[in-house]
Amino acid sequence: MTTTSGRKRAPRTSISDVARHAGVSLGTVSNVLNRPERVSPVTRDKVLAAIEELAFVPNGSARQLRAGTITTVGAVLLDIANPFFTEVARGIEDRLAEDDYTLMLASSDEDPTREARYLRLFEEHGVHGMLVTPAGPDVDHLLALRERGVEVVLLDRTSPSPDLSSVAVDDVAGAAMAVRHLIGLGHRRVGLINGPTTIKQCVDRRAGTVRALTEAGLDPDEAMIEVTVSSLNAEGGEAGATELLALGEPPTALFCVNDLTALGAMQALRAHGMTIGQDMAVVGYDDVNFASMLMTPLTSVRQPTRRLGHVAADLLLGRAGKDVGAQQVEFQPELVVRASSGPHR
Amino acid sequence: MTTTSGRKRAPRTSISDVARHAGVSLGTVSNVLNRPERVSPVTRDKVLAAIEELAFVPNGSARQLRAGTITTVGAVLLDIANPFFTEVARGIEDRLAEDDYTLMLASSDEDPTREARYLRLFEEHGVHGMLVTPAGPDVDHLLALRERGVEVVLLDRTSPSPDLSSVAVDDVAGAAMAVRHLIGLGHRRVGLINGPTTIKQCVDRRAGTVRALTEAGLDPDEAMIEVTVSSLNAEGGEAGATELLALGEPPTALFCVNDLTALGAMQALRAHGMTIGQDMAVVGYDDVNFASMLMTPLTSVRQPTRRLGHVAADLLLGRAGKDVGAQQVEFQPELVVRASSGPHR
DNA sequence: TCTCGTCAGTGAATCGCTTCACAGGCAGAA
DNA sequence: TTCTGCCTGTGAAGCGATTCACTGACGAGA
Repeated sequence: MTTTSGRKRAPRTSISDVARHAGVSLGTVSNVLNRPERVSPVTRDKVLAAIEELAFVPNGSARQLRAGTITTVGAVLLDIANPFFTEVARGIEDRLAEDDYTLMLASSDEDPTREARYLRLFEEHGVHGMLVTPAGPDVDHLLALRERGVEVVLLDRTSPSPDLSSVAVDDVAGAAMAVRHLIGLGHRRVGLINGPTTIKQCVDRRAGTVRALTEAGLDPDEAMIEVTVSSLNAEGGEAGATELLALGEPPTALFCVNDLTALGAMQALRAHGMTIGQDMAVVGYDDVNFASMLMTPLTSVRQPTRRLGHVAADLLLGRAGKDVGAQQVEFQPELVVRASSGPHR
Repeated sequence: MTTTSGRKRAPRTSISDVARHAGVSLGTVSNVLNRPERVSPVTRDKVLAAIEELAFVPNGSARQLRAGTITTVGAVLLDIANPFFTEVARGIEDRLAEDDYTLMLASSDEDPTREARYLRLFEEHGVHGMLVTPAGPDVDHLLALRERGVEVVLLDRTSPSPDLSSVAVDDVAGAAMAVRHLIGLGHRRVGLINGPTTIKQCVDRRAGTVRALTEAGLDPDEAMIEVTVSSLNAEGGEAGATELLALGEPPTALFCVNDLTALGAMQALRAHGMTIGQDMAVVGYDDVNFASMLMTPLTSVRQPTRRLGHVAADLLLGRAGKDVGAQQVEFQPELVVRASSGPHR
């Protein structure tokens, strides 16, 4: 415990301390930092030595205030604990790294208030742009953000506005695929464990479910038994499945809004002594990496997660400066059938 | 496409625009923002209306430059895709939210260079403090950071220095527990799928393995067959297990450095036609939420993840300003036995 | 009536950096 | 020798906020 210095107020060393230490002017230090080629080698080394010696770290706020720009991108995702989103984040980081940008992550936990908080935090920090999976149905605040000069790309959500770029997967198609599969197995009553309608993915996956049922000549009002859970994770799934099982005539198959929910649902089914795939078919969404390794391997809708993030970051970076119009990219999902979805008995 | 304004250069509205618009002085706007009670209700409303109308968002860089401080905390974790760390992040956020702080997340992917980059990024942005799970064995750079006035708490890693606070779980004890369990089942040759020795957790879990074996009168050089994988995830585990199976005399049990690795290892074992728990016992580490739901439920070492994050954030916030010395907190892990670890045949 | 304290509101100084117009020195050309 | 132009390096201006010493106005007490 030699130096407990700077506990109360850190007297951060500034560029002028370095200048004094190196015996040069303030502007020269800045030049060494930003355009080293303009400084003679001798002076440059002197300055670098001083920087080293004083352990100088430039003040990002000051730099940014003056220079205006910054190489940081913010991402506000629905749930950082969901492997789907962490995989997307990977894709984003990979692309950003190519251009030497860095990613700051935040999780809205499906709460619009939290989302707004992070959006504002990032904006105040002057990030170069943001990738957002909106927690609410509305994107007006994001359009406003763009208007204020912050580049925004919607992530895992098709843009409702032509002014906003987006990268998404066709959720209606994905859900329809899943439910068609269940119908093909003979199921006529499908339980849908869904999230709140404020989340677009939930709305779309419901729409896909309805579409598949209707196509098959079934009446969604009868064939689809929907429960809404408040959070799209294992706890939610468990609660949802329990609710469905308590029904007089429970469904014979479950379509869950995502794999985490399916995980919880399966837990509940087992707790009720049911065998998954036999007593109840279960289909998830996202095809997270452990889906194939579960007690009963989970049938799920696979999305090109990594690419999703990669392309989103690409759009964000690509539009910078250039006067390119907004673009909407949409990927197609793919159904991966495994043991959790067995035929109706 | 009405206003494509500000694509090249966003003319951000500033506090003086607001002042002009509201017909007050610059300082008054600032007062409305920071000490509203000092402003008369009439003026306050006028200013707030102007802020609303201009969609004014204060420039965080400028504010921070002047005010010096900020309510953001950065966390640099080893791997954001690991449920263990996302759960820890949750704990951190929960605690930070209590004091209205916000968390910015970054993943070093076990790469010290990336870690350094994020550390610097956060420092330049003047975060209040940082929570770090170091990717390398060294913490000198973190001590230096503290010296420069940035509060640092080590996460999931016991501090080697009395000057640095830390929150960790006793990894040696955890690993010893796991291996003792395997020995108790009759296993005499244990495969250790471990990460690089630059990561402290890996070193400790190895030490715990050695300790348990030695205690049981076994020679670690014979009883422990170690393979080192480069990344602590499913891919790594798969590679590690494949390597062990290629051995002339493979081990009869596998202790994996974490659950993700175990997941991959189990995949490899199955690919080789083995039945987990019977042909090969497997034990993981972290007890991630899906461990109990796997094809063969995974025996694992449970850590108080959420609390880890919570306490770490608490230490960070708690020390702020106050001249409290550094604290090292250490939790004890717990073994959760499931089907993946069967007796030696 | 005069003084004093209080309350609102003002605006200059300041944070640390980048940028830019400019100065000095030096070499080559005229 | 003088001029020109390049190369280094200088230091003031300014980014947008906060802060603080200060001004005016107003009411109360003397």
